[in-house]
Amino acid sequence: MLNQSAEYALRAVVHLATLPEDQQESAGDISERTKVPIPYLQKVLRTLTRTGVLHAKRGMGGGFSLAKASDEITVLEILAAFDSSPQRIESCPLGIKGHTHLCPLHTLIDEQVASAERVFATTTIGDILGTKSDVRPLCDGLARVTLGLPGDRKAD
Amino acid sequence: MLNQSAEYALRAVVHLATLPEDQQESAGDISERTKVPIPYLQKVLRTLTRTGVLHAKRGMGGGFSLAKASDEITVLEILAAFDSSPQRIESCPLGIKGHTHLCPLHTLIDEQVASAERVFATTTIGDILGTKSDVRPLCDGLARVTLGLPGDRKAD
DNA sequence: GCATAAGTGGACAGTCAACTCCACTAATGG
DNA sequence: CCATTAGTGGAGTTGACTGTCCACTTATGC
Repeated sequence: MLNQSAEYALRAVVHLATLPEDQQESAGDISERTKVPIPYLQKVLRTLTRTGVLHAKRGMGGGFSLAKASDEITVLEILAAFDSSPQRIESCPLGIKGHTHLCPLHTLIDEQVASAERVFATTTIGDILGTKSDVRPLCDGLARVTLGLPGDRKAD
Repeated sequence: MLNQSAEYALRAVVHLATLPEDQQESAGDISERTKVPIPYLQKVLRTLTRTGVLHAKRGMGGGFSLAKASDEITVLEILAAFDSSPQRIESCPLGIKGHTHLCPLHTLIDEQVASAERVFATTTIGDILGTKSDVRPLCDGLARVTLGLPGDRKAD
């Protein structure tokens, strides 16, 4: 569904959105929280900065922060930055000319793609943070501190 | 959404399903109809044969045909043969232990995947052929035979 | 202003999917 | 039974994605 870069980017953005204000966080710290290899995360963060999703601050005390409000960042926008947005089937993949719409096979597939695209386009990072759930966004173990769940069972 | 192998496989199966009875068709002929490079299509057809979707017949007059009725072949079944079925997110991708269900971010993504999976699991090749549409399945140019287009232009 | 912290840019290596080739085997038919 | 048609199996090639490294630039603080 989505490539690694996009997955990592979503994690980073969701994580940054949980920080107070426009607090900076370094790539190294984000890497720990999101469990993403540092060198690769840096590259992902650079792309997010270039696309205007994040703001980067150099030097001591620097790091990354959201470039805009979390409810102004859509999931699709992040996927698109890594060529990972659901790929609509615009025209007949066989290259048959003169077809203005798709055959039943490709229509079926495109409908699923379109459905996902629609959801990702209308869901913002803010929406994700606002979702009611026992589990904090990003599957983050941080929030469980006070819960003190006994005997955490491995999921795998 | 789906890889090339799966796309090619769907084309081939849908095409074979339009043939009368259990008529054989050679890889070369299928290749022309589906606009798939012959060597690669051969490999795809071999996989479909191994998975029991197609039946292969060697020698002169041989070729491929469906191994079962078209409404007994699901789209998902074909995708799965090429590791292209929608990939559900079973457990927290960050490997955080003790989470029995996903966080909002991964739940959102998994819901889209699950939705597509459900549709593909319940749609058969027969359903696709039965769909009312002006356009023949497979974006098929076959209907153009009588048009007698001179010098078929290459699509690319 | 020099040391240090931290982002930037680009080159480089590994892996896997997409795609090709070729030698081999099986079935038909004259 | 031999030539031809057609599927089989496996090795080889390419390119994109994943992930790493390093030299360079910017900003802070003493």
